[in-house]
Amino acid sequence: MRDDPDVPETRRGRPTMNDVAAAAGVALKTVSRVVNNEPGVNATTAERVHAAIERLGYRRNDGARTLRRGRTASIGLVIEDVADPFYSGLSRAVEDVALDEGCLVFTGSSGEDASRERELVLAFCARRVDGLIIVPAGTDHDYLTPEIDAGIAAVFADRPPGAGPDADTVVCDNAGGARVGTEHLLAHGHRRIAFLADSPSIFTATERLRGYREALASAGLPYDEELVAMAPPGRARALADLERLFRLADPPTALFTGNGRTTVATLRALAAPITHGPPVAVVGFDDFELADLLGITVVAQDPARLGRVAAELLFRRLAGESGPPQRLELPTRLVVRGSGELPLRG
Amino acid sequence: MRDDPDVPETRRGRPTMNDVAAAAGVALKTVSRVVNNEPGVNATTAERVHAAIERLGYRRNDGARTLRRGRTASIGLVIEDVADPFYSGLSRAVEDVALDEGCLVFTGSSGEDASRERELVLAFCARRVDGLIIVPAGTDHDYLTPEIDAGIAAVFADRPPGAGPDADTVVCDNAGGARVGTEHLLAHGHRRIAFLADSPSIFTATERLRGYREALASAGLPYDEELVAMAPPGRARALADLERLFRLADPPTALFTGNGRTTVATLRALAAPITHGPPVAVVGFDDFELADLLGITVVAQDPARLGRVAAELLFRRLAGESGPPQRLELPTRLVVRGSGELPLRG
DNA sequence: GTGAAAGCGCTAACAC
DNA sequence: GTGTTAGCGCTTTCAC
Repeated sequence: MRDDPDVPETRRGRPTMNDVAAAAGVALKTVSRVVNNEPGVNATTAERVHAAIERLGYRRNDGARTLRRGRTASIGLVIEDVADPFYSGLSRAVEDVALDEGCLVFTGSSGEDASRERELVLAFCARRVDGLIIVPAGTDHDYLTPEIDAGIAAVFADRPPGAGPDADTVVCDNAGGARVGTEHLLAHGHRRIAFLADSPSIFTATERLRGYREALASAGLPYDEELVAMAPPGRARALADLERLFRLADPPTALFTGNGRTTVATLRALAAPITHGPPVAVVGFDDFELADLLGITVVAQDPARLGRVAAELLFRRLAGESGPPQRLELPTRLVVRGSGELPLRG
Repeated sequence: MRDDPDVPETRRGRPTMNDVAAAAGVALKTVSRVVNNEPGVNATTAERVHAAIERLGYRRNDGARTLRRGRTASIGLVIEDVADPFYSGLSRAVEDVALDEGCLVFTGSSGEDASRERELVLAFCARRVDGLIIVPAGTDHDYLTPEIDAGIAAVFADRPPGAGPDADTVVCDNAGGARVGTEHLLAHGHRRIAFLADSPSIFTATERLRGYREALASAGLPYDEELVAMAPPGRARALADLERLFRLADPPTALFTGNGRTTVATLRALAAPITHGPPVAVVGFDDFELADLLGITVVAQDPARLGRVAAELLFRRLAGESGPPQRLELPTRLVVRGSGELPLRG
């Protein structure tokens, strides 16, 4: 009963350009010109508009602007987990590039769940993000085809897309890095090198396995499946793997761990009393905080660079760069810190 | 044949509800009902609409929807740096709560820069986010008052806001945690305990200093400014501080480090040859990855819980919960791992 | 220089 | 059940 739908003094919500126009005694379009710094407005008129803006606490509604203009000046970033230092480093780089481009970033963690990845990506598309940077969790990206056809740019980072559209991709030299890491252990005399990594369903894990196998093959060594353990990282799993490996008739004298999480889980497991035995050499793929203090030799990649390169590629596409999908591969770097140089005991 | 009414081939952009309506031979509103699962649509009509949606690759434009409905179903999160594990843990928790609420998250890193914080927050407000979670970098939040008055909910996390609006705030028990950590060192016989932390301009650093001082006072010990060093964390700075401290006439036998970054920087500095001397006990505020392997005793807080509590508070406000601004304080927990139990050498 | 009118794609409030 | 008519707050013509 006390509903007064059209009382400007008791406005619900925020002032609009119309309100500012009324307050300044000018037309809507003039306010628009002032707000967007368009030329061709009398200085004193502009001043009056600015005063009204200040007085009413007006702030442009970018949602409405976006609806009219077509571009939202926002991108979507889907990673596996922001809480993982690898992806949070990547995120920060993407954010920084985006901010430079005047673009905001929706971030979402898929948790390595393909349906959650899809849900997030489609939600971002419904918001009409201009572009997407995706660390794919799933292997089927057909769902993206209509979105890409509709003009949403997409760049895949860290892993290539599965079945579906062929889009720009930035990965690191997974196989090459793993080969270098394995060769480093071989060079220190090791012949029984275990390979511990994430599930084979994950692209990077499989690529790194390939590098490991290449190194063995180059050295004329056989590939022994007993020395390989691939599953999602975790303490319990690392313990079980090490127990099994160390009980082998011909146990490993060195470990190559296939990503940051696996390396950390393995180091924890190695510290457990149950796995105590002769020391083993360790080289891990991915650098991690405090690896230096712990003296862990790693094959490092640069997550920030990965994010930056992916974002730059995306914005080049948004700026109109055409051409076939690119596939970039970033280098890795062996960082020697001690754990990988433990020689084979004669 | 060039003009297939169902699939307009030269349309710029994406199909709209209007296109779907035309293709299905129904009115716009019917499409809207189907898309939004509103009741009261004949099953066969709905089927025809679904078919048209499928055929055209239609996806609702949430930007337009939002403009009409008033709520954007998105929130803005401004933290110091996503690449910092503390904030990335917080981010993930916020994301998870938001996703449960059907809400997307804009994330931005302020880099401890007040103007960037302001810029991000205002950009989020221009997108008309429903709410904000802010780890304040600046000390003046007056700029937020019009936004909050306009109905944007805001929750401050990790640190309270500076001058400006009085909003919900979730912090941890900084002073209490620091007191417990310092008392732990005192209990092991230490009387000369250095305090290394971030700049005094940062709320948490100052609060933790307060707890440190309380512990000293309770033990009847004097507060010695020579033992206190507060500045942004970094390796060079940690080295310089330690060198100075160890050269004091009465050097510290224990260190209390005031946050994760400082602890890590200090541990690195302690490992440098230049600081080699008698071992010191160390207790750090904030847990960090691999602190367990390094045997570092810490006063742990739970960044994920901080994020979750802040997000839950925000969504309760968005759901209409009224009442005065709340100020929540989360507990900390002493985690004993060895470095803090090094006894004072007699 | 300035302004009126027509949408952007959708939902809300009513017709029928 | 279904359709029609107004807008949401802005930008884009194009007229003055």
